[in-house]
Amino acid sequence: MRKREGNKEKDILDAAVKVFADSGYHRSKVTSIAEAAGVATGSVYLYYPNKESILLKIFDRLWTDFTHTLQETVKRSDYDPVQKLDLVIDHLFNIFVANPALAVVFVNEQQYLINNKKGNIGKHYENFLDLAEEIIHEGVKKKIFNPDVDVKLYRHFITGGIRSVLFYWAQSTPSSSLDRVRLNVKLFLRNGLLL
Amino acid sequence: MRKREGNKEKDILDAAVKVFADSGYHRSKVTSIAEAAGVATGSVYLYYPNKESILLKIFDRLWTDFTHTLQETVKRSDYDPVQKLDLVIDHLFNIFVANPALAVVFVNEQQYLINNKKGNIGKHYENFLDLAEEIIHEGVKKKIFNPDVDVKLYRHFITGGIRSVLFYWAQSTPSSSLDRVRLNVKLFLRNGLLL
Amino acid sequence: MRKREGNKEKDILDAAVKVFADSGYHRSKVTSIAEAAGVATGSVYLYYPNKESILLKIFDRLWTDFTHTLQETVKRSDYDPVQKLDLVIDHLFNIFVANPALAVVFVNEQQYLINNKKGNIGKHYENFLDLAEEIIHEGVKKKIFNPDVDVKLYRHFITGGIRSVLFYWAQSTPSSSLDRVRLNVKLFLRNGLLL
Amino acid sequence: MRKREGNKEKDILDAAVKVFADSGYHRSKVTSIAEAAGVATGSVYLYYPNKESILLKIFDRLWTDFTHTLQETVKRSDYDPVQKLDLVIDHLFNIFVANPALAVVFVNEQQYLINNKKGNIGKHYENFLDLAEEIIHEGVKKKIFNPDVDVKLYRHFITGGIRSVLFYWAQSTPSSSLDRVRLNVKLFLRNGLLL
DNA sequence: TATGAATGAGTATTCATTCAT
DNA sequence: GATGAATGAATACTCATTCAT
Repeated sequence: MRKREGNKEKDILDAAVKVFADSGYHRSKVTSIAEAAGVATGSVYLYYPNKESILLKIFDRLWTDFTHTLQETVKRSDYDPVQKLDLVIDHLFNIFVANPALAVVFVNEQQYLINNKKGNIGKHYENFLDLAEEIIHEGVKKKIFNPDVDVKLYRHFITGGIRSVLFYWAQSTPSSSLDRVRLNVKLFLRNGLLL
Repeated sequence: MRKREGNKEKDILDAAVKVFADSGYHRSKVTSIAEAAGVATGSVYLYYPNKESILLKIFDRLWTDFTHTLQETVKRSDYDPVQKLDLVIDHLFNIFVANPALAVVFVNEQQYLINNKKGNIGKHYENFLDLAEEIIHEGVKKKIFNPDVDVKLYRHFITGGIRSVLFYWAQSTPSSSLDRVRLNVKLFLRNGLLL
Repeated sequence: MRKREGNKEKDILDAAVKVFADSGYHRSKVTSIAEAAGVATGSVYLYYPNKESILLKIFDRLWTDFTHTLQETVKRSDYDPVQKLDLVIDHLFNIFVANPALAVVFVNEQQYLINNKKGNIGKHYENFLDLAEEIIHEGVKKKIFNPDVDVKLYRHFITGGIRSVLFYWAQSTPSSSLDRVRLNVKLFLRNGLLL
Repeated sequence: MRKREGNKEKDILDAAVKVFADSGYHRSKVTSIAEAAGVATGSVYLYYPNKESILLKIFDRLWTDFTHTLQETVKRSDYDPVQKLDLVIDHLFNIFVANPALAVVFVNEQQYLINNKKGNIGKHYENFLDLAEEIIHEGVKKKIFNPDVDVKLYRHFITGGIRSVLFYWAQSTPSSSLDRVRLNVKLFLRNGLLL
């Protein structure tokens, strides 16, 4: 699709993130999104076939980006597994620092999309988790990580935990330091609660 | 007069858990719940003032139970903090083992209720987190847990992580061993990924 | 129907007058009537086949009474037509003085029943108007009343006017003197506005 | 864009008058109004926020018009009070001659709106009555009208009487001469029944 | 007779999507 | 491409009536 002047497609996407963050996907009206984007209601349908496809696009971009970064990270031979995990977490947090509303949408709507097998978000998510798994496997192989862990469970635990603290952070007013959050997550992943 | 046959209030609640788990709260129709409960549509409104109150009741019961158990656990002087965390986790998992659909509803709808400050679920959740915090504080004080952790962040991380693995387990078919999940959670909480 | 102890049939009717006066027929619930009457919901249906029949019974009694009085009045040879009209008006007002809620129901619901040809209220009303017509005819014949009047129109005008002032009186708080209302009506019927 | 074809707002209002006249406000379905107006159900809500607002709009227009005419009439110094009353009555009747269904709605639903203090119909009505009162006061002052009348009562009596004869006329089939009705009303207002 | 829990048909309103301009 | 008025399917909730006890 040729980019139009002013890039309405992106305007609509950005507006949708804000509206979804405020009201939640189900309670958001297409008309509100159009209004927030400064376009007519009908114009939304020139760029997206339906309301759901807007949400899907948001997640598609996000996961594509996450996965790309993770792929690059996995490959690196100059980092040990602990540093790799740090790098991934840094990337996730950087995205959400730049766009807190995106963090809210991510936390609130991800489950819905996966449950209902919408688009290929589930696929994206699986890819991401598989890549994350590689790092953990590497750590186990290199005797840095505990070999008793069930890697599939851990990757779920970690992403769920991150989603939860992100939400906590995104909702807190005024937004407290995300760096503090980031540091604690890294610390916990490595050491758990114990000294 | 017509005596209450069986326990319609409970029948409706149980049916709602199943219907909500299958379709999600927003896509569930009151008529479907009534049908699943084997009662007429109008009968639902004899026991619950509206659709949302059914969801609220589900969470109210759940959190009341969780909080009660946690309170009992916190008090115990014969257990160290690690054992206390184990006990709480055991209780959560036992509930969900007995009713996997409840786990699905819990994972999917909790955020919606808290975001929109529905009922006193947010309050319940805060209470629960505060109690969990006490155990962590105790652990830090007794030099069992790492004093550098931000307790508020950790309690969110942990509950988010647990929600996520529960969901993973509840969706897997046939339901794999929840004991494996439970064990790994306990392990991870203590040690993180490192050896 | 054999009268039961406590006379539930009448209790229900009296309660219905109050409830209808407060909320209007359409917004009144059968359950509210039962509650106001101190009986169970189902008991209402032992005495009346449905909600509408309660309203019909109220009007049936009222019009039967009105018509009976009017019949007696028309017959009297010791009164001239002006005195006869006074007598009828006195009777109407006496009923409503004794039960202001009845006046409100009468004013508000009469039209609905006639429009929809419910029961034989229309018939009752016609009977009443026909009898009233007789008095007017008598007055015209005796050269007391204006022969140019269209009697059918006048009887409607008069009953509509009376309904309106009754409503005005019933709604006014504290209920002002109904005697004042009564006097003015009589005065106006005879003389109109002119001196 | 899709231009507003014709005048849907007015089409809906006109259709509503017909539907309300036929079935009464409470028994009228929004879908029936839409169908009668030749628009989709949803389109009704583009022009009116809810069903009641349609009824309110009908009365608002009517009373605004009545009050405007009455204001003009009260001012005129070239008419005596009797002529002024005639003028007002003429106006009312002209409106309803042009739209008999409107007369039916007016008669049937006015009370409901006033009882329940919907919109500002009560206010409109009070304004109208106050203006009418001025004419009567003028007549009393000029010794044309009887000074013994209670003006507030009379204005209610008159409007109630008119409503009643209008209803009688609107229901009669085929609609008989409204001029006959009009003439009798004027006659009665002045002279009452007496010669 | 009396009860009141149970029933289920009926309806106002919303909002994603379309399409005439 | 752009618009926004128009569409109509979908659904929570009410309440007169029934009927098992």
